[in-house]
Amino acid sequence: MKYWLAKTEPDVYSIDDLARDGKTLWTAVRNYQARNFLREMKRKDRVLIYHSNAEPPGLAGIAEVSEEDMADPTQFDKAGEYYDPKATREQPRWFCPEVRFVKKLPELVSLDRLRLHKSLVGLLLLQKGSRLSVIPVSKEHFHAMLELSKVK
DNA sequence: GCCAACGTTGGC
DNA sequence: GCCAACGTTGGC
Repeated sequence: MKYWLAKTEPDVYSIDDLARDGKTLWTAVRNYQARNFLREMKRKDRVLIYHSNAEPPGLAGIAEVSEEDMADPTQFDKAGEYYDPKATREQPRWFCPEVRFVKKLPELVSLDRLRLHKSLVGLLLLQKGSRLSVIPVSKEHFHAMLELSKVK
């Protein structure tokens, strides 16, 4: 089982939206490196849900991969913001997993708090200029972040 | 293949 | 709203 971290802007789609929906297609990622990570996600992989462009930014919850490597339907929607004229049904360019809500953290674990923890050194999220919306997370980092989420 | 111009991300 | 740090596009 692998571990991941996926960013979302809570104004657009928050952990509460995922809790309400139960599951959702993780669509609209338009970056090749992130796309390649999305394609590697396998059923049962755990996904930390991170709120970006939020006040404050930080970890909001946990999800689980429920379907692997599907063609992202938003690339075919001509009227949509994420339409890609170069994508075809036969040869899609963009892919997405489906993720299922697992839990909302009792409190958001802020980016500031993550930065304070030596156990998280090397986490891609914390590297300067890291804008990738989907990143792999080591088992150790994943569990370290879960520890931080426990209310003291 | 280079690279300038432009677009996006995301913290602050 | 600003802007650093990217990524993408397209002319050459």
